Amino acid sequence: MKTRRKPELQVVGTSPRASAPTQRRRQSEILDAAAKVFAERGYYGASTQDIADVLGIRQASLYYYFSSKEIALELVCMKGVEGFFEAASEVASRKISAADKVRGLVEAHLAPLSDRADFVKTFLNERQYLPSASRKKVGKLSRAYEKVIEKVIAEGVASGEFRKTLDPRLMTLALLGMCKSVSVWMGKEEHYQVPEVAEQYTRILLAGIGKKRR
Amino acid sequence: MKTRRKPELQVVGTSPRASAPTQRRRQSEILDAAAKVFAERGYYGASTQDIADVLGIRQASLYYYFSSKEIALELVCMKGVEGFFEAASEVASRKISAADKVRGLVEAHLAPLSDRADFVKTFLNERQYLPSASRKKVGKLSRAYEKVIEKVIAEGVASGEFRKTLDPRLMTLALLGMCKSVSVWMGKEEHYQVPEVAEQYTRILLAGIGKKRR
DNA sequence: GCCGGATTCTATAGATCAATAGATAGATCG
DNA sequence: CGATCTATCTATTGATCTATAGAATCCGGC
Repeated sequence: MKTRRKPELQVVGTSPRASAPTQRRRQSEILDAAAKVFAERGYYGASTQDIADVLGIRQASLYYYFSSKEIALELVCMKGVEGFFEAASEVASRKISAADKVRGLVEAHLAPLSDRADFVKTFLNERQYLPSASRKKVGKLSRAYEKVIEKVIAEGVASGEFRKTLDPRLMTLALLGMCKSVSVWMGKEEHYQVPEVAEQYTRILLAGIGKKRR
Repeated sequence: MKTRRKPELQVVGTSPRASAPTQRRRQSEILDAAAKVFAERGYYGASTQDIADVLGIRQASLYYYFSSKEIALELVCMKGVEGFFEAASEVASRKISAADKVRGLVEAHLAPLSDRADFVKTFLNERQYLPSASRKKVGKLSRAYEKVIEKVIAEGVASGEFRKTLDPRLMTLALLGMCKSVSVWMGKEEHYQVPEVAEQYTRILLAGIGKKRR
């Protein structure tokens, strides 16, 4: 509970210290390790020692890169959630049918699982442990994202493209639930690739599994 | 800043020296408290002190009822998973259409959320922290349960009742994902009741959200 | 009215963990 | 060479948590 000291005066002179690119690369390696460990064992299940072990450095050395475990979680979660809202908004703004928008939303949701699965997983499962301020921040982003999806579905219902007997909110929750669970089993059920899952999940959502209707 | 004084007691049930029925009732109160705390804060996020606080007793007193925190988790998880396999098997054995079986499976999956949500939630989210022996045990139960669902769907596909273009395993994962996520938001999204959710989720699964096909 | 088991308590040991302080090796550059 | 900066190390503190030991309390039945 001490105020942290900072090297306040940084010279704006000619030589930018050392190698800024190397520095940033190392920072992101540290974050990758944190994300991996948080995703695997959960925030409280993971110790800073575990993170250090992944990197092959000492536990205390981590604190050169972040000032607390909570901050590390916040950084990981932010990287896990960022992009979702923007990607969904972009899809929603296209001039296409509601069904095609749903397809795009599912694809956009699953795409990050290919290259930042640990960050997304940590965001999904561990954000509850964020300190209140940042929890509210990611909560806001997350809710905005859900609203984009809900709006697409509501508009599909309003236009008659989707069935009116279904509650848009529940459909949104169903879509999110399906997609969220992918992050759990993806990587264990080896043979599935993201595009294939997106395709089939979209079909289930739009047409169900039943063969015929009416 | 050491000693915790505990003045006022909002005690759940004080009746020492009790006959077997009372004893078992107290045991189940203890487990309820553990389930509640595990579900809310996660296994490692929850301390035995938190559980004791819910009950209005001292942390050490818990150890009269279970010998370790891990054992408590195991008991909670077992109670959270038990019944799923049996209920699903019963549904699968009925002489009804595959579509009606799916309806029954969804209903059977969501039903426990009404009366033992904390146990189910803990099973779903915290079972990864079980010691290896019991983790394997619940894992086995859980996989058997999934197989029942997968078989129902596969038979529906084989009989032509469901669409052949969809992978039964992926459909099973979609169903489970949808249902699992219900345990997360149920209780926050106040206005939804279990039967209503089961009904709408079943409809989405069987017929999708799109209005017409072919 | 008191005995004995059931239940809860106090107190604390022992382990783990996040975080701090300060030292040191290595690189870069004048 | 020597100054400086970066990145890591060693060592340790203080907090927190699980679990144990043993004392105190409660209560039904004799």
